[in-house]
Amino acid sequence: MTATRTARERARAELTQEIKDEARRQLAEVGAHGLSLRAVARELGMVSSALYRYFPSRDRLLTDLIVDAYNAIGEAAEQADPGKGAPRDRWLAIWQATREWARAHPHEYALIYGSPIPGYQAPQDTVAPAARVALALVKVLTHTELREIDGDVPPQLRAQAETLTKVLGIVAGPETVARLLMAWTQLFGAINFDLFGQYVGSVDPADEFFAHSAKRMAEFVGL
Amino acid sequence: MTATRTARERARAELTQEIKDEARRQLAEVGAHGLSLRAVARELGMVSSALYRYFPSRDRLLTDLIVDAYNAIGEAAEQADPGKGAPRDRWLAIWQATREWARAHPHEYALIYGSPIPGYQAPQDTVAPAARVALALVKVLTHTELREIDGDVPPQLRAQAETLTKVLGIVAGPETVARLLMAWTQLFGAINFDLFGQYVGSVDPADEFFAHSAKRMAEFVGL
DNA sequence: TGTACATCAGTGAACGCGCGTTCACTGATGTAC
DNA sequence: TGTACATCAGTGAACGCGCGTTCACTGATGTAC
Repeated sequence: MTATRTARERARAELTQEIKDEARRQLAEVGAHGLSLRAVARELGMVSSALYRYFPSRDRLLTDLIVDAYNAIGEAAEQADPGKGAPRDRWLAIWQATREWARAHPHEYALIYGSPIPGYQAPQDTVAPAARVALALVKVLTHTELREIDGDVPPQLRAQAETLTKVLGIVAGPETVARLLMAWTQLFGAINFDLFGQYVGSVDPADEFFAHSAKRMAEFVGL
Repeated sequence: MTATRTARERARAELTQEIKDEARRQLAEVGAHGLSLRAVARELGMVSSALYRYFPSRDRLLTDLIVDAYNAIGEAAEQADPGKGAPRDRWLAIWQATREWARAHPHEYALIYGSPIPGYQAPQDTVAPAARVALALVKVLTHTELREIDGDVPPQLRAQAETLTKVLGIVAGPETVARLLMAWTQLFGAINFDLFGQYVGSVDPADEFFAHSAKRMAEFVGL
């Protein structure tokens, strides 16, 4: 934090990073449940108990990896958005970058968008990072002329949509908000199916299908 | 199989079933990775090695559970379809039944639509059962007047769509087939997000949002 | 600038645990004559 | 229908393994005077 960081502080920060990196590497081989502190320590040439100077428990290490993963995919999405130009192109760029990150980091992706780990309870820290990709998509819609879409929206959903409108600060009717949620669902649904092998035998490889979906969902939300 | 089943055969079939039932019960508590043959045996009052008379390995038991789960959710989808009446109602009924099964059996659902288990390779046996829900949806479209939808479809996707058209035996252009795949993706994407907690803070509870999505996707595919 | 004390990183042994799988065995059930 | 033999279910001990976490400790780094 301050300019005068002691050697100890630097070493500590570095090792914390190295532990997380090694844990990520192992995640890719054995998955979240198989992640073992002892194996991480072994690989770093330390004794397993030494890790407890850096993480109070295995769960805490996992939580950190989860937060990092949300931030990484969120950042990938945000950085793919040029911030100006044709909204549809920006939208497409975000979709592509999100999928590419997922394909490049399948196990970290599975950690955050796969099935929850039984017995593991996600703490509050994950909520904000988890929203970044969705917010990147929303950002494309703000200050943009949206096609107005009518449609019957049942009361509960209408209320939820209106709350979201306020939170997100966008100018859009409930039907549009509902469609936006559908687009968000479609984005991660498609990445899930692609990564987890459900498209094998139908749209495999799914590159064009994915890009096509991005386009159609852009139209669908009125972009 | 035959009418003259020996007591041994009956006992064997029953115990096989009991083992799977107990395994399913434990799945709900500890997840797929935590599923332990020893714990299953313990609960059934057997010694762990006895299970090897019924399943050659833990993986084989898991595979059986996976196939069972695909069949169960597929059957739920199929049985929800009255087979006649307004296609949109049939479509909606299938969506609802699929979601309901998932909510009633979250861990079995996670087993098949969550992240793949590292180190576990799904054998061929799972392919046909895995298609049942999708086929139930397709069935609604056959012998039904579909709104024709035009749209640019890139070559790879077009080819994949045409192959699917033949396999499924439906009368529909590539754009419609692509949209059908999107609808299928949307269905499971929404169930995933609902079950795995991603809708918390936006559309929670997701009942109306889900029904709304089903409707919109019916229109979307031209139904 | 030099020294005394406090802080912290990393060690190594230990606790207590559970796991999948194999194997030689006993005793009950089924089959062939 | 009765007996001899073959098949199969279930036992209990063992193999070899890895895990998370705790704890008293040594020795190095940092801080206050």
